[in-house]
Parts: sequence; C-alpha cells; structure tokens
Amino acid sequence: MRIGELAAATGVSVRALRYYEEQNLLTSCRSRSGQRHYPDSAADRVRLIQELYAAGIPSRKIAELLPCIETGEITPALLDRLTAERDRIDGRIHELIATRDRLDAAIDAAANAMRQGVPCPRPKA
Amino acid sequence: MRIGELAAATGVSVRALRYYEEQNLLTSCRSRSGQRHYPDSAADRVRLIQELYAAGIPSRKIAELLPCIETGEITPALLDRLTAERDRIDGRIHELIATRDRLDAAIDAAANAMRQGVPCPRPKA
DNA sequence: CTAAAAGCTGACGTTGACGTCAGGGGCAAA
DNA sequence: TTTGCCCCTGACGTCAACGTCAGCTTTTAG
Repeated sequence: MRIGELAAATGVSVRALRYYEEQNLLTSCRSRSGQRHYPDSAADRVRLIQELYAAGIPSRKIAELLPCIETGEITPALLDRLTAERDRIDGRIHELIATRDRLDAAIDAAANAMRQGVPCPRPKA
Repeated sequence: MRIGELAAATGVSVRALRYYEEQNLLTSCRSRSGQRHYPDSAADRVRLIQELYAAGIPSRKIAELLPCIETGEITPALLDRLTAERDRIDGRIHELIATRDRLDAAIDAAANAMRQGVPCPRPKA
C-alpha cells in the first residue's frame, strides 16, 4: 500500500502521514526509488494515532505508548504513564460532562424563555 | 477589583485577562488613568470562559454564546448554535470514553502480562 | 518623597499538527 | 515516448491562546 492509498483508506492527509513517520509514530519500508510502502495493518495504526491525538495526547507521549497499546509491550514505568494518561482523559471527560450539563441548563432556560413569549427579537421596521 | 486581583482570584494570568478583553469576552471599566476595574462577578465569568475554552470552544464562539449562557439572552439562531456546540461536546465525550476504555484494556492486558512473569525487562549486566 | 510594585500598550516569540509551495524523480497508459 | 499522476524532500506558512520583553505611567508602601 502506498501513501496515497493509506491516506484514502484512513481519511488523513498524505502530509499528516509523513509527519507521523517523522514523529516515529509510523514506519514504512521504502522501495529502491524511495517510495513508502505500508502493510494493511497500517490503517488501524493510523486510526489509533488519530484517536490518541483527539484525546489531546501529544506526539511524544503517543510514541511512548503506542507499542504498549498495540503489542502489549510493557514495563512498570510504561504502565505508570499509561495509567496517568488514562486518568487525565478520565478527568477531561468529567470536565466536559460538567460543561455539557451547563449548556443543557442554558438551553432549557432559553427554550422556556422562548415559550413564554420572547420568540424572536423584533425585526427592525 | 483590579486586573492583578482578578488574576489571583481566578488563577489565570494577567495577560490572559487582557486577551479575553481583546476578544470581547470580558469588559472592564477604566479609571481616568486607564486602569481596568472589574466587578466581583467577573471572577465567575472568567471561570466560565476557562471552562468553555477547556471544552475546545474558540474565542469567537465563546463571544457569541457567553451572553446567552450568562444572562439567558436568546434568539432562535443562538439557540441553534448553543445546541450544536452541546452536541459537539457530547460527541467528544463519547470519543474520549472510547479512548479511555481502550487504554483500560491495554492496562488490564499489561497488568496480566506482568503477573504472568514479565515483570520487568532484565537489567543489562 | 522616593522606590518598589502594579498597570498600560504595542509587538514579537512559542508550540503542535499539520497546509502549502517549490523543485525534482518515477512509472503505467496511450 | 510522452503525458499525467503519484511520489520525494526541504522549507516556510498557519492558527490560537497566550508568554515575554520593552518602555513608559500610575499607584502604593515606607
């Protein structure tokens, strides 16, 4: 699989895939002309990388944690970092839930206000 | 309340408070010499701003949504944006939960592996 | 009164995950 | 063989939420 195909398969840009390689998140074997080739499993790896990025984990930590998550490679220190990251995400989940609830409250209040006869600011003239 | 006091009260930097004003998230009345003064309620507003930033909402949208959230000011269009933002956050919550679960699985697997006798990579020499 | 502490306005620096452009190969179809 | 698409490596651009520094005025503590 070449880089364009992997990009199409995962929905991430070619540039991003090269960036992942630069950050040691993804490896490729090169043909003699220098073109990157990937195994089919690369698509899952890329999706995992995206998931971790989306969780707010920076490249450096993803690089640390990836082998552990994918292949189960582990040391006590790594387990600590993995757990720390898990807890950080858990914290953010709770923050986001609090914020969502706050928005829900605002939405409810707004809906009530609109039912009570403040349907729309009066159009000018 | 002056800017330094508000910063101390909320834990955000003076620079950040000036930035919020620049982004129309926060207003202040100025003394004749130009110094900013805030009412006590500003602390809550700042904390709300931080909460929304933490939820990944950019300045522009915060500026749109803040009056609605704080004072209940509303229009149908605003209600739509508020709801859209709520749904976005809800989506991110579910993504994060999935990621957390994935890390939990990796942690469990790692813990099992370590119990099974791969406690630590052998120290060299 | 004086010196430190706090405020003010620019304005440039930072960080991360890419976007984008320049300039140059390589390879299958027609 | 040419055409056209895909690939390559730099290297600079971007965006957001501030950090930081310069240079100057204001307020406050002693």
